[in-house]
Amino acid sequence: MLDIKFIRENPEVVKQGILNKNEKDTVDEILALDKKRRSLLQNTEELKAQKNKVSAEVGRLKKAGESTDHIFEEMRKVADEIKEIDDELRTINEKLNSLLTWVPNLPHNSVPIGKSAEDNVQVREWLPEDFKQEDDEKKLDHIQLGKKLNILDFERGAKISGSGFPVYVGKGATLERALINFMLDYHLQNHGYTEILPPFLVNKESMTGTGQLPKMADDMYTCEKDELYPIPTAEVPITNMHRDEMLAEKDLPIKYVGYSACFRREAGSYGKESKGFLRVHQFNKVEMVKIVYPENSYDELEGLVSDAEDILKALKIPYRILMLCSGDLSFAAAKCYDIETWSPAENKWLEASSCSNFEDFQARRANIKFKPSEGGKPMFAHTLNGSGLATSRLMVSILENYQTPEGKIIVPPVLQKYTGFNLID
RNA sequence: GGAGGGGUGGCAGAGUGGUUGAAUGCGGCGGUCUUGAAAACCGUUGAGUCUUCGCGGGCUCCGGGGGUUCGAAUCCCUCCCCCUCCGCCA
Repeated sequence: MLDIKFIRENPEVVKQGILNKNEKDTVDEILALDKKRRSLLQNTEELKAQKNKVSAEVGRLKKAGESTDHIFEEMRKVADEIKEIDDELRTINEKLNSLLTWVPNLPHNSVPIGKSAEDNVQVREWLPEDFKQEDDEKKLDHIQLGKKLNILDFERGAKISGSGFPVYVGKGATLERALINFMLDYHLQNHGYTEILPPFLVNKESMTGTGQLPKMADDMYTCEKDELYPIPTAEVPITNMHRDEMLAEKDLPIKYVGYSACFRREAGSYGKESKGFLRVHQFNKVEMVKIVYPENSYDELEGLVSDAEDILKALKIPYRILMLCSGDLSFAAAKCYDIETWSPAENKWLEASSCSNFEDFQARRANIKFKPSEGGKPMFAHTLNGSGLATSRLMVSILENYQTPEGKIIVPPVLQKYTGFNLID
């Protein structure tokens, strides 16, 4: 959520930001409602001041044993008038708030202006020392490997749940579990995070707090009867842990890392892009969440990306970092880096992580504040999160990059103590 | 699922219709004392919003929403959450 005061004072900046993000500009409508709201507010508050004054007077008169009947008739009228204005005010507030929840966060100044993913800017690329690309065309893709080695079963997943719900079998399941444990341990031991294992179903307030609702309503699953939503990412429960809380500056930065299954409807995506692991409805992810002092948030973003990179370096998976352009930024993000891992069989880069700074956009929605140590007014914290990382796309890269000419998989050395085996055949 | 109890400021906890935005304690901040710290003592300390260049002033907020009343933390309705006991159960 943007600060209404900021919108009021910088309408052109907000409009430009919305435009750069390919979102709908409702600024003029918002400003008109805001103006109306303030005028009604002044109106009703004046009447309320009068009411309060008279009511206090009644108290005094009663104590003195004097008659108060003559006052009541008049005050009843004032009370009615207040009610009328407040009703109108309520309608306007609801409309205004609903419009505000649809206004995206504005891109940070350092973000390149662009329309789509084509305009994203590569920041750097990392390849393992012994990385070779010659034999790529001979390599099996992850679906072929999964079938051949009997470690992934997409067909049975489709039977028991539907397409996009993969089943991990045997060593495939163990490898997945090893990967999750490795990533969690790595962040805990080397990057100073605190582990969280969050609920996988959250309420509407949480979904709104991090910005998934209302815009992404069609992309999430719902449990209507209980008004709960299966989480699309652990970002939601973890960030919302501190919803409606007043933190102390000395608590910051808060750094959490947590595993969760992630559930996404992926409404409207079909075809080649969606085969195998490339697009699934349920996947596993280790997520990092930071709640930080505003001034430090861009440094913390760089740190977040580097924390995710460390995992790929340890696994020796080729990757590149992209800075998303304004048009490709998600609704709540001010700046975002995507990390893409190399898939030799697909012959392309696959998004395995997204690291974003939301500045105070989520904090304002979720009401996450802190008291500055130096005193003064409470401030909204800045929130960030990044995948560290999502296993499905990463698994594609691991399987494909670690396959032998015979179509077996060598378990990446750092995972071997977690799997208990070093070859899948 | 049944019965009962409870949700008040950063935290703990008083307060049951009229200067109560809220006693008190803790915590925070400032100070005295001290070589320094602790302790002790003194002072100070809720949030949001509107208005004003500023000083200031107004309004709202005691789980959420609605109602009664001239006036509600306090009474009524409703929803949510937490705790205790019983039942059921992975």
